Amino acid sequence: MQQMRALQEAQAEAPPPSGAASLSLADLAALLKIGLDEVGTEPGAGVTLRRVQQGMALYRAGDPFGPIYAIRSGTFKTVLLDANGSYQVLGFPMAGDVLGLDGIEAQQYRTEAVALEDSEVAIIPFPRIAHLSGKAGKLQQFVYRLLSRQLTREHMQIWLLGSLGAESRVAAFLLILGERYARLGYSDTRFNLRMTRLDLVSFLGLTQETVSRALSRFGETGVIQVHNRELKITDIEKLHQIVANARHSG
Amino acid sequence: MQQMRALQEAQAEAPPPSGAASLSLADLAALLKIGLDEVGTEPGAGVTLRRVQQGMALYRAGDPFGPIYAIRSGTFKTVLLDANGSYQVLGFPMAGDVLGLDGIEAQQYRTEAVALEDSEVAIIPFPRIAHLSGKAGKLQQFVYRLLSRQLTREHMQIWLLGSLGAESRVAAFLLILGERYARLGYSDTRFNLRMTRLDLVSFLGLTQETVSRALSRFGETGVIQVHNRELKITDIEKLHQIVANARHSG
DNA sequence: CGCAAAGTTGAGGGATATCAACGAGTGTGG
DNA sequence: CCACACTCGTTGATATCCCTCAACTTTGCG
Repeated sequence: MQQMRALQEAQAEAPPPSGAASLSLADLAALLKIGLDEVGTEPGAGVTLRRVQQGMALYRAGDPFGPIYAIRSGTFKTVLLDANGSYQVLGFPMAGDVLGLDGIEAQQYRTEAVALEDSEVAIIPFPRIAHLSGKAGKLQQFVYRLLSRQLTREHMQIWLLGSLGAESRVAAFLLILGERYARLGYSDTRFNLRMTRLDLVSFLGLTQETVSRALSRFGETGVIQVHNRELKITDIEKLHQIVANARHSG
Repeated sequence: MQQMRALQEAQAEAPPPSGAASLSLADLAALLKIGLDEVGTEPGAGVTLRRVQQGMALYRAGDPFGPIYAIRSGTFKTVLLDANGSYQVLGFPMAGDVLGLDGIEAQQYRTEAVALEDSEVAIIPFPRIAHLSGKAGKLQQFVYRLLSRQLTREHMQIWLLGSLGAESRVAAFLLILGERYARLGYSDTRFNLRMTRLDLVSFLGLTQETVSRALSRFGETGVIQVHNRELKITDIEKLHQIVANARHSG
């Protein structure tokens, strides 16, 4: 057990000693384990560092989007905060991981990053990187936002699987699907489930029978009408209530 | 019910009629709901289209990474295929969504995209976009890979929450954490849980008691040794077996 | 019409959440 | 140094949810 404690202290040390408060681009590439040839030739492209005390947030949900951060030492947790105040931990990034990518799309961070121990991050001025060139730059910003958007969507899925019970999951799925149809110009209360129950079931992390029963019960209580894959939401407010009845700590 | 069927057919139509087999950049921006000023002035920057029949895969896990795809009409499912053959549906992308982003990092697609109905996608030559500019481009490729890497990681989390039982989740978490420590140069069998049980519990989608019991049982069966947050894996092979005992259809 | 596939419904049991009590670690003040 | 309170984590008993198994109904298709 004392050996463990010794190991622990070893882990707390900063990986390669470097007292300077800035990092070369090559160092950054090595930290992030990404091959980055022909970059060491750049002039004064240094990256500044920032310390974060245990328990402190590097950024919070809703903060205007600024830089992204590469963790140089320490551990964080990233948390998705529900409107109700409930939260879902999305991950525990450590040295070599990157924080803040989810903020690109909406230009504000959607999650919160809190240090689990005293940590050190490299500040990467993302806006400067992305806004660089003209024509090509526009295209690239484009793709950045697509990636960021995708990240945000998968956060929602983790939240759905991590903190909702069976009926809440089904209800949330229907609501989200409706919203997506609405964004495409269709009705958000009348649409068609294009996937088989098997696919739906895998997506929701449930069994076929449980999903079927949830839909049946929704039908009985007058929340929806289903016929095969055709679906109509008749009481969207009650659906929201069912989602709010999360499983554990709401 | 017949009204529903009528609606259904309406949805099957392509959003804005455009018989050509290519799309302008501005069209693409509109499709993806992303503001893209000053791009309509580009010369011949057209994007070609591709049709995908129902049930056909746009790409499969392991395929070498090529273009990314913007869905113009139709619906897909994206599937994460476990080594054992089990699968986890990650989402149901529709018009305006993008496919293939997870392939950037490893230069091969990690998931599979299957059309749930006859669909049409715009082919975006991602490599050409990313490799465009010289010096600055290097930096940008950098960030692309970070985003893609993050996507892949969250896919794992969705898989963990969607298809594993309680003990399997805890076991998988320990193994993954060990691998991450190993990548940083530390032991993959002796490390420290830096997060509180509360955070861990939210991350795993379980309750505190269930996680505690799982760890206790692992201790009893000689798979690990725990003392507070200090942890030692003594039988890594058995941990893998526990993960393999997934919940429903393996 | 008949078969296969998909979806529904019911009964039962197992896994996990909930409730409750206890033990261990930590910080504070006497 | 010890008592106390407080948080964190563990253990046990019970309730509940959801999975499993099985039978049935419906849909789709040749």
